[in-house]
Amino acid sequence: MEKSNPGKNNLYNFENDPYNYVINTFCNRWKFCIIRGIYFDGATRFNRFTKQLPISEKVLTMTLKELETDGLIERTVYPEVPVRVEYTLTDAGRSLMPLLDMMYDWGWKRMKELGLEIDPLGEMWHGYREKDEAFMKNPFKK
Amino acid sequence: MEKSNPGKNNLYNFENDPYNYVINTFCNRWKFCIIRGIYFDGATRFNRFTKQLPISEKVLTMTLKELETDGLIERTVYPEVPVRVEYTLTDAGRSLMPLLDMMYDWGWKRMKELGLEIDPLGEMWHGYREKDEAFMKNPFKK
DNA sequence: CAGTATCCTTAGGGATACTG
DNA sequence: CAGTATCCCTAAGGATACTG
Repeated sequence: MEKSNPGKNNLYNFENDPYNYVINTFCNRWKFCIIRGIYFDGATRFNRFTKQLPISEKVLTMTLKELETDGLIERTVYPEVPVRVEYTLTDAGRSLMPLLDMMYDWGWKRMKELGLEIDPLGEMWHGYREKDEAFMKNPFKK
Repeated sequence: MEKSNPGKNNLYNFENDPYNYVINTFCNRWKFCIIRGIYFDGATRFNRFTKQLPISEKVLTMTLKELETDGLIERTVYPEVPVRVEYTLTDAGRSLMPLLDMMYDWGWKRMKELGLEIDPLGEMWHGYREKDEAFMKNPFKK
């Protein structure tokens, strides 16, 4: 999404509105899922994201960097061979979870109202379906 | 934001995830502010949006149409001269307010932590600052 | 007043090949 | 494994002029 570039043409200044901050730092195609994924894993590695989400490596790299810059996740390098890199949530990142859960709930109920199909893995994560631990630990094919 | 076009390359299907639904229908540069605006006004007219927000007429029209299509707002035409058109929230639209408030709160606290300047009108709307009704009714110059 | 119509820019995202 | 590098496309958003 384009960064805000509002002219200051009125008394209300959109650029300093928390809604604008939330949208810029947090509302994007992948961040919700990335943060939820780390939350449920505890720590997540690069390749797990690429398998879990239909996201390209370039976009994943960019998104993780943005989340790190904004202080929502932390990147830790373990100098093993081959190298291991883990992403974890910061306190600020964890503080998003109630909000994320509420968003999920709103979306879930709205999709139900509209008769839309809902993915079962998300339902397990959010308590709308009985958990299948094995499936949740490896929710992808390759 | 681009609509989702994920390949179904794993067991988790991003397209059917409520997060994806929420992002597609709701997370965009203007929708938060538009919905909040209508909520606090009760009913809002086209020109009030254009004065309140640094949004172009084209984008406003598009955004309002999307919100209407997704069942979050309602458009009512009063055949006066000149014509009056009012936008109000549907029940589904109103059901977003707790979520919006929570987003605002998260953003507000985070901006405070980071020492960022916060717009006072939003603070009045969300109870972080004493309300100035006159200002809230006409929060723009022209 | 409440929009259309036109033209334009740019950021977000994607595919794929390659690398320390 | 965990990314870079390169090239590409689209859609979101913007500016401005015009209209029933």
